[in-house]
Amino acid sequence: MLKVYNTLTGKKEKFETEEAGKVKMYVCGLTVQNYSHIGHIRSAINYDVVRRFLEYLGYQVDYISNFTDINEKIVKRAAEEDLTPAELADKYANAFLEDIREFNIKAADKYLRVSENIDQIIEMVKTLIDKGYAYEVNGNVYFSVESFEDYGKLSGRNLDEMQAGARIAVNEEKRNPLDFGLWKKVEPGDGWDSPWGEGWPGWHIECSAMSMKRLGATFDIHGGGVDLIFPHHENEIAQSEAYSGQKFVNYWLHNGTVNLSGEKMSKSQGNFFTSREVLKEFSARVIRYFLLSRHYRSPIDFAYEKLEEAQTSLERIENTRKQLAKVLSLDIDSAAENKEAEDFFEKIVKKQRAFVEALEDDFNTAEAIGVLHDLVGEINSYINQKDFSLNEKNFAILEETEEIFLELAEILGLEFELESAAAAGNDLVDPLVNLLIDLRDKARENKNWEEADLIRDRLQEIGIEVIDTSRGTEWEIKEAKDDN
RNA sequence: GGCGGCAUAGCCAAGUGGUAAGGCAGAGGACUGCAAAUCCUUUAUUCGACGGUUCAAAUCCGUCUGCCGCCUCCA
Repeated sequence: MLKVYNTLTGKKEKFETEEAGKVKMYVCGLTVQNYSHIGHIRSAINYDVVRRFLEYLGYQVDYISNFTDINEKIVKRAAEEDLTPAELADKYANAFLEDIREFNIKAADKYLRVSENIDQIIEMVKTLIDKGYAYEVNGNVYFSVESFEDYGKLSGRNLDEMQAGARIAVNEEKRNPLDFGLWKKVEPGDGWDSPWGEGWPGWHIECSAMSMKRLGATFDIHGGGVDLIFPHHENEIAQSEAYSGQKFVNYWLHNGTVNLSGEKMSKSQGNFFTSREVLKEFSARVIRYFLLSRHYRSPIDFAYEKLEEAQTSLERIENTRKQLAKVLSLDIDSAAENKEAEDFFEKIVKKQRAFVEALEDDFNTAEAIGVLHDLVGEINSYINQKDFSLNEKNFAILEETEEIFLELAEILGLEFELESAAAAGNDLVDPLVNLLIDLRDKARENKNWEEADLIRDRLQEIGIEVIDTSRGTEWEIKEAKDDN
């Protein structure tokens, strides 16, 4: 049974959808003003796993996200890059789409853009005014927080508390300092026509208008970073529920931040790593694995040192994947002993169950990765037995094991392609290397160690690793990224 | 100031009432002509401190200490 932690109630709750078998989820995307940083990627990877796991459980998921492509920052950045705001937004939206492809994050079913949903937003603002939840002053429209009874229910605050410690700049137009803008008046030429004059939407309204347009007045999951709980998501609830008169979202999920030396990584503070610069040092898969090695609600401290550890840890899993494939390509010996294949498979199935249970408990990827290591240990122990050999029985079981293994890894978005020696090289390289390996084997047979070692060293120099195993000599081309 | 969260081995990190997952590093071993790679085994009488509840607490309650987040743009 799937349980999810809901920020709204502060508890883990049984997950039940509005519509049987379908999950409607919306994840706050980003303002497309620059390249994404690791914090954005963590969020995207996290909800990607949520989505993959829901799909694994058999749900049909409608996964929606957004690009904020209208606001002051966009205009400012566009001027800096000598682009129009639309061009700038396009550039970074495309960069983000490239990034998520790199990280093996499934694209949303739809990315909604503010600039394409202005009509919807205006209609919503108009309705909020008509219903008495919002008011217009000098071309600006504000939402009146006092008019919405439940204001503060997500972030666990009340209006009195907040006003006491308010650090909000005084704005004479607002009836209450916590009122927030639904529509903002802007310089002629920059905005869109509206009943209140030229302007553009306030930040919060876009997510409400677009998510409800696509998913309906009430939907299942709304996700984003913890730093969006207040005011962004609080305001979304207020305006959405005021507008529709219905509950906006059933489950609010919030992921922890990525920190640098204990401090939140953020664009405004300038302490961030873009995903692009990190990708120069580590593979996307290592970064993904690292980010999933901690529970999504906890903050995670980012450091290259940690990524190195993650890389080593991930390699253990990858090695098993490779070894398993090699074992499955061995010749089957019908006379071979069975080697307790059933006991082994029972353990595998148990691990599979444990893995699913970990994710069913509020998407505990850290625990799931632990289970994956357990699984790897079982496989290694089995296939590395001294007198291991393959017969029909354990071949079938190992094939099924491989399937389970790959299926579980795929829920985490970790896919292991086999870079076998044959695939790594090309038509010319493979036979040449094989020839050298043959020569070295000859030399070894003759106990001509100098020549054997010379071949090994020279191959090493050009980036080909020679691996002697009990199954014979294997080789692979080392990735350049492993060199440092 | 208000609200919320966190503190588990050298490091990273699961675990929210039943007697401490997993990874990295370290140690031992297997394999090897040697080496590399790989694999196996192993590593916390104890969970920030002090009290309390309970047959039983890392888990619940209280106090304290330290760190962080939000309250302003933020994934």
